[in-house]
Amino acid sequence: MSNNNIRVRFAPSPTGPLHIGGVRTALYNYLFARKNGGKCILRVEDTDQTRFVPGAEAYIQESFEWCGITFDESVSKGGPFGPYKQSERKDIYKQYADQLFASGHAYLAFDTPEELTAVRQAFEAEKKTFTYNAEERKKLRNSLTLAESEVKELLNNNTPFVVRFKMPEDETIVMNDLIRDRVEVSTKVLDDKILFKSDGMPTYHLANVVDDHLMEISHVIRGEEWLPSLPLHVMLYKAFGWQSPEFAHLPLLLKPDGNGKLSKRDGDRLGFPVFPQQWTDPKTSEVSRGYREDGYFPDAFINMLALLGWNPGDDRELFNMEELTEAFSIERIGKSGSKFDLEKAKWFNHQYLIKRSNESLAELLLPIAVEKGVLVEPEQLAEAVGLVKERATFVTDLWDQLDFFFVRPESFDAKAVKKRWKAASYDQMTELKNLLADLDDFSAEQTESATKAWIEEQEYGMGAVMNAFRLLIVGALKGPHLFDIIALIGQEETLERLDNGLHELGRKEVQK
RNA sequence: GCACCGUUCGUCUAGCCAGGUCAGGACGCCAGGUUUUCAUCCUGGUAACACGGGUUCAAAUCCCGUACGGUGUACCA
Repeated sequence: MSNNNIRVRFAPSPTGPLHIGGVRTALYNYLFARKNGGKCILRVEDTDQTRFVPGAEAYIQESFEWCGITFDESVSKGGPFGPYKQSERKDIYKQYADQLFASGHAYLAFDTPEELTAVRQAFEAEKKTFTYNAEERKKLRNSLTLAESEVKELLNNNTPFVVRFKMPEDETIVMNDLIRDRVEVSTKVLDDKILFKSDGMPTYHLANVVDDHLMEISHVIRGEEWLPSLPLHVMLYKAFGWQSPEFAHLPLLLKPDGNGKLSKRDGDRLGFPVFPQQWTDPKTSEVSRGYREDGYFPDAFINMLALLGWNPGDDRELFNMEELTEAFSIERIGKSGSKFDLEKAKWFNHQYLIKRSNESLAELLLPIAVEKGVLVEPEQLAEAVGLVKERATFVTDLWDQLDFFFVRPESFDAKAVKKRWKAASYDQMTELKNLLADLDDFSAEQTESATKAWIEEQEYGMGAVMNAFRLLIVGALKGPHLFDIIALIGQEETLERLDNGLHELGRKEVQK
């Protein structure tokens, strides 16, 4: 399906690292655009000069690259509707603020922040809440209350001012949300929001409406925290005489324990990442962990995130980006917030780890082996990976599952020794060593049949022999099929480990 | 405070719009089975319609109210 009229955007503010809620919003935008053959735009909303954080923009871009979310138009990529950074569009907003003032939909306000704070405090003292609305604007210093000559003079003196939206006094605004359907609100409870700040920059409200219109955005898919300002945005479209886009307000991602919006602190507190990748605060040098550094695969991360608030309507749970694109629809996004579940996230990663080829996993594992100072052949490593990958969640646990393939046991698990190293073990293992030494074919099939035949012939206990054998080879009672292990480490190494172990554990005295 | 949004197993959720299912699946947890060990795997189990009214032969589903939670209420986004 192709629809060139579908255009969506993700519009982060570069005030810090993008958290997973933002990534999910971007993902839904991306999936919706791809599904419908539309375009997905990345726009940087940096109209708040006081909250600029160095590195945040680069972080956002890098995170999306890691996740596999791409944009058709962006700051780095450019596009026919640029610039894509709001600080570079400053002059555009001024022009539209003027237009609104000229048409009577907005007015100039000269109240200083200090004056407003004072008014707010006065209201608070009387247990009332101040809102700059139709009633209160009559008592404040703005172009509606001041004489035209006064306004002119203030402007000539370069007195700072803001542009406020003149909210109609009593009107019912009817809005439609793709997720929540019809939403209604009265302008009585709304206030005259600032559209243009005294520093010459627009606020989010003006900038986002102007840009969405100019960039021909057809669907605004954003977080639920924007729902309360939807009436203002709808009124702005109306004031400009523009057709408003469709809106979809996504439910929030919640803390795993208790309630509330997921925040940076929760990750530190509960021990899971809130960010796609690691972030170092440039001011405090505080480091926040990321999914990438924690060992998650980007496709597992995306899969997990996609299912947090959306479902395909059937029992499928494993989706790559193509499959997600195919299955995605706004109709199947839920209405209520979802809590992040660490266990489920791990399960997803486990699924993706199993799916990955032994060779590619070995490649990821190689640096860890090097770090541990262990020399391994990539082919051998891949083979070992194949034997143990079902038991791992992350590439790093993979090493713990197979280190014994490459490192001869230096110690023997005390509990296991106590339980499995019996009086007869020393002699049995010596016999087994001689038996294995004589074999020409050291394949798993051969060693297994020879060993089992010998056990049967000698009438030894299968459990007793195999556990003692495993103890000497692995150093503990763990790991995959023992004959697969010795086939991989080879005859020479097997015999040496047996020798070593026999020497280490020695003959156990018969207990009295 | 006010406004708006929401509420199905511990968690993610299906079912709700077009009332009739033992309220389904997944993660987790528990038990059993397989196995030379650990893990995997297989089988089974545990566990939910926030509450109260109403409409109806019949309500998780429609209506009203209550409670609880969330978001917003900045010259932040």
